[in-house]
Amino acid sequence: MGRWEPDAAGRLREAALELYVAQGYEQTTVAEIAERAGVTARTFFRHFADKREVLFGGSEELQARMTAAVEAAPPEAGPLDAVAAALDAAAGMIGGDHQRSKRRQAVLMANPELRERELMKMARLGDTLATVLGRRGGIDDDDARLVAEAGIAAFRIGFERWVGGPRSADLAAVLEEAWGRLRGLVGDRP
Amino acid sequence: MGRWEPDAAGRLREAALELYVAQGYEQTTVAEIAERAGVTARTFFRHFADKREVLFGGSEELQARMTAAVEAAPPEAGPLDAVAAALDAAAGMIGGDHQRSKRRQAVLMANPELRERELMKMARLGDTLATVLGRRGGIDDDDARLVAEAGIAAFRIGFERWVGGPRSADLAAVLEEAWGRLRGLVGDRP
DNA sequence: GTCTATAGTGCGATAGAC
DNA sequence: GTCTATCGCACTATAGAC
Repeated sequence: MGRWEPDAAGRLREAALELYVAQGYEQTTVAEIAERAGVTARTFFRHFADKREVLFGGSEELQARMTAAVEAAPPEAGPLDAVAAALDAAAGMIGGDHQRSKRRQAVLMANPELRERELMKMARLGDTLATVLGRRGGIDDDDARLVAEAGIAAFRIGFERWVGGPRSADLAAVLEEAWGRLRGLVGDRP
Repeated sequence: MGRWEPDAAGRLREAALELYVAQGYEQTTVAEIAERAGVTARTFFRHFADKREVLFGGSEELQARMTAAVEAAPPEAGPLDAVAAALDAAAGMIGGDHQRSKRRQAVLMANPELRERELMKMARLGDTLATVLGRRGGIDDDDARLVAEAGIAAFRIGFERWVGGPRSADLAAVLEEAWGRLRGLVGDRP
């Protein structure tokens, strides 16, 4: 065993979510979070760039899984199917813990600063998705961005719907439905 | 003439953009901006909630114009046409000063904090658009959100394209093209 | 208009792991 | 010896309270 308890970042994440839920994001100081996790405030900032970032742990992995799903889609599949695969991959990663998603979402929605950060993550996700869509070929860069952003919109709206719904709902199904609806609503039908 | 120069907010906006362009957003302190505008830092915070907000002056008016355009669309027009009208209204408001848009965009893109705030404004715009689309009737609330978010995506991508393009380009035309492309790309065509 | 709490940074010191 | 995670302190700027 080392000199310190392992996984300081994980403990900080846990402590932060609990405190944010219990007493609100703004009312919680970094010093409190650090104390609850058994470290100092300085250590908090070694792990997280700022007070918000502690709530966005899995976002790189989410991005990696979604882009991997796009890259794994068969070459003959169109961009729309590739996006569907990415949404399915996302559901596989975050659809398992409804309870935690719900608590995190409640904190997020209560705080403009946190919503801003969330939107930033989504924007980054959209950019990355557009890049990999473009790399598959058969679509120009601006078009890839449009498709990717539409996919992210479906993700966002579907996710919010799922979080607000019953625990038993299946995120993958909700996202698939949102994506299908968006396509039906927005598409030109000659 | 009054005791103070009029339009402190306007002077603060000008001073901030100039300083942010010249020396960067992070390197500029609120005290500097205030000094250049001939007021104190305290006055800055009376006009703007924080250091970022000073760059987002016209956003309420943009929102108002876009929602007005949706509401002014003929009742028989579908949601897609209503969104097109909103994009056209937006272009009418911000498409006139390419130079300023370009400078502002450069500052925005260079700073994650500012991008976050911009995304927040866009999200608010999307929510509002969805609300008025829903109020027109004939579309359920989740569907209205999907259409509105798709419209915002077209706005964002089109605007960025316009800002990066030649001064002579017409924003209204660029936005219309982006919206048309999105509809062609994403739509289910049976 | 001043006073203060808090966020966030820079840097040197420390104590174990390898 | 080197590397890594942490502490501790001094410091600035934002933002809000009084």
